[in-house]
Amino acid sequence: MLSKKTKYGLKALAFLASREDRKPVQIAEIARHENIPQKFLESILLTMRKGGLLGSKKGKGGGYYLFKDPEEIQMTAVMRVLEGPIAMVPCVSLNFYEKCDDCPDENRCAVNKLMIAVRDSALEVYRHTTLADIIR
Amino acid sequence: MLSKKTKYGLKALAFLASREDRKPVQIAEIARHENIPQKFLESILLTMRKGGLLGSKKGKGGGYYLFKDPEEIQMTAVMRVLEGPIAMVPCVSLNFYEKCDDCPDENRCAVNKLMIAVRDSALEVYRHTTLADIIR
DNA sequence: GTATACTCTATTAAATCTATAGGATAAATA
DNA sequence: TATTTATCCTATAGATTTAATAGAGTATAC
Repeated sequence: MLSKKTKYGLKALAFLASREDRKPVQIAEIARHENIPQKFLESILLTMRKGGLLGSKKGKGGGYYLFKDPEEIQMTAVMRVLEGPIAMVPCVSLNFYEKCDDCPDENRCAVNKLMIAVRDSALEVYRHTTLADIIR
Repeated sequence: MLSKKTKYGLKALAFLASREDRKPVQIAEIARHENIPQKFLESILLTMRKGGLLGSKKGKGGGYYLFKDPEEIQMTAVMRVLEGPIAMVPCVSLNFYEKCDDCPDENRCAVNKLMIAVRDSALEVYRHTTLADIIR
């Protein structure tokens, strides 16, 4: 299940991308427009900034803005920053690999086999979808 | 993230499928062989039986057995029984549809668009993968 | 009729997710 | 330089979900 964090984060990105200019937008405005609890959104935007998806500016006239053009923001990056690993089990994760402690041999593991296929199909979608694609 | 319930359930199915005959196998044997807490596995097997994936037999010589041949058991069915909806958000679920309360218009929702694509790619994998495919 | 093995309900412990509070910091500007 | 504005950061509370266990009930084989 997609977390609310990711859902809200995607909506915030889409909102920023849909705006004409790239001037900073305040948290309050995004929250209001997208029906997101402001304080929660605050922490989400922060992780996206730290994850390299957004830039920010403090003080009057400040806010958050897209670092790159929507066409250049892949869903792979967005999902990794917001939701974490794309793989459904750590033992098939490309960026967050971890061995299962209950499984003696990955190569003979049925779960492993299936989850590699699922991971690859999800990656295929995320890699070919940019922020620009989902706002139209 | 894949729940342990689903992971254990898949392993149990794979174990049953890998056996020569289709005689009932006891919970204790599956639990031992696959490193699964027995009581937990008990409840998982029960839901799989209720979900039409397994048959069971009580009393001496009893246990669980596959209802159909591994080639005929689609991952779509398995995942729905164990993990629930394949969609990551209820508003794009085929079998468990629910409207989002924070979203005024699905057709213009960026999350909706992306998650439909992800759902379809996962379905593509699950539909073309059977229990027989993942045990080899 | 007794041992066997699944069935069912209830409960607990741990982990994760969602949300909020409040003060710290940086920038603009008057 | 004082004030206002808006992000930054840490901590924490509450709710929900997941993982696991306990124990009594029920059907079957022999």
